[in-house]
Amino acid sequence: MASASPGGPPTLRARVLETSRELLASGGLAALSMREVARRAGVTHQAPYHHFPDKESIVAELVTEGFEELARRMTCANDAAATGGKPEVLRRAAEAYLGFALEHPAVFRVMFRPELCDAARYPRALAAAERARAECERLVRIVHDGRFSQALASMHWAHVHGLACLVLDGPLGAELPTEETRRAHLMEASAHFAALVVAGIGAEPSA
Amino acid sequence: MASASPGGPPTLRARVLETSRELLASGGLAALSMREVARRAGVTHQAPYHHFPDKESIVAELVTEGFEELARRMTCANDAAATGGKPEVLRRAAEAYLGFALEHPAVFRVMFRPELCDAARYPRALAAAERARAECERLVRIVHDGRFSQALASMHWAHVHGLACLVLDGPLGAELPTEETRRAHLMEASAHFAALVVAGIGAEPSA
DNA sequence: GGTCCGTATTGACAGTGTCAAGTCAATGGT
DNA sequence: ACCATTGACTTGACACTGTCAATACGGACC
Repeated sequence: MASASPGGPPTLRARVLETSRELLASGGLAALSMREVARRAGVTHQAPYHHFPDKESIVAELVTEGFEELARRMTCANDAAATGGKPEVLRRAAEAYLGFALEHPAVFRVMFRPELCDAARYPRALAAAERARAECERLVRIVHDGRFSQALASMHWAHVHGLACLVLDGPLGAELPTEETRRAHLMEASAHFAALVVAGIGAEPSA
Repeated sequence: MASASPGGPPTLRARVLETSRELLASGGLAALSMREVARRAGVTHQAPYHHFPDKESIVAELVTEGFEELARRMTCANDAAATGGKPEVLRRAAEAYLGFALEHPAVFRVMFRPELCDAARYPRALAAAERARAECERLVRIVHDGRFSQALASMHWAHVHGLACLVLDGPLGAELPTEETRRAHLMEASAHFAALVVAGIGAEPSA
């Protein structure tokens, strides 16, 4: 653990991560290069290798942070909404997932690119992803009166994930330029979904 | 149009595209390199530049083909299902979208990566994407009794798109190794969605 | 025959990720 | 007090990438 130093001068490791975040956020993954990171950190091109074995490890660290933040938001949403009704649970969950995607688009993108960073090879990232998934399953049980199936969980996850992907990289992104309009549109689509789910469950409580 | 020659010896342009498809399908975008394509095509590293101005143009061509095939499948699905009931329409649409994603995962991935290939800069790709989108809107009107809103369309598109992304690059992919299990799981999740939508609409026909 | 043009080649350049040594300061043991 | 070790960092190199520039070839047309 050579990354301590809270208060002292920032470790090179911390600076590398910070610079990587900036590059990723500004120019996407293409802009995130080992040598550019070193350049901006004011060290030679090989220095970062003493803190990360390779480029993928840097990305993996950012991805891990991303999954942890996502899991945290989803946990908070479920906790806070547990007392409200089903629509409130669904609304808060969508807000958590979509809010994260909108606020950290670059990280969100990389989080689901196994060819760039195989999250399964990084235990912390995997653990955080599992936590997020567990929250999704918790939501399913709340909304579907205790019933659960993997397909049901996939349906809910796919809903928010699909919306996020479409607005970040799909046709929706082009015509919703500002973050406000994006958020509004996503929450509207999500509200439709929630309404249909709630009404649909009420319509056939036995099936 | 230097890509004619059906029957004659395949043009270098055609061979470049074919090799690119193979590389993309086998090793992902990282494996698709201008020089490797040229190598496999048996020409020097600069020859492909006489048929494509840069690497992105090759990817754009594959992406265009992808959107055209996707639009075609969605059109077929809507056409064939127009006589059936709403569940059948939804089932066929999901089968079209998810079938394409499962059968052409590498192309599907690149289709929604504006940083790698900005489809908006390629008119044919854009046109095909617009066609696919129009089919989505047609589906909405069929399923929702003539009503339409952009948010509703986003909801439907996000459903299938999210499922595809999750099974290709998300947690679902790891535990559903074969294409059969994937297809089954996706269609099950999609059936849940369709059932909720149909029941939800029936529950509140006035809202 | 001579010219033109499209196709392909050769060679170079800047940039990348990463391996292999080398430098240098701080640390810890004797 | 000396010396060995360790860690952080630098320097230099290698193979590879995408792409620009200049060159050769080969057929079509006047």
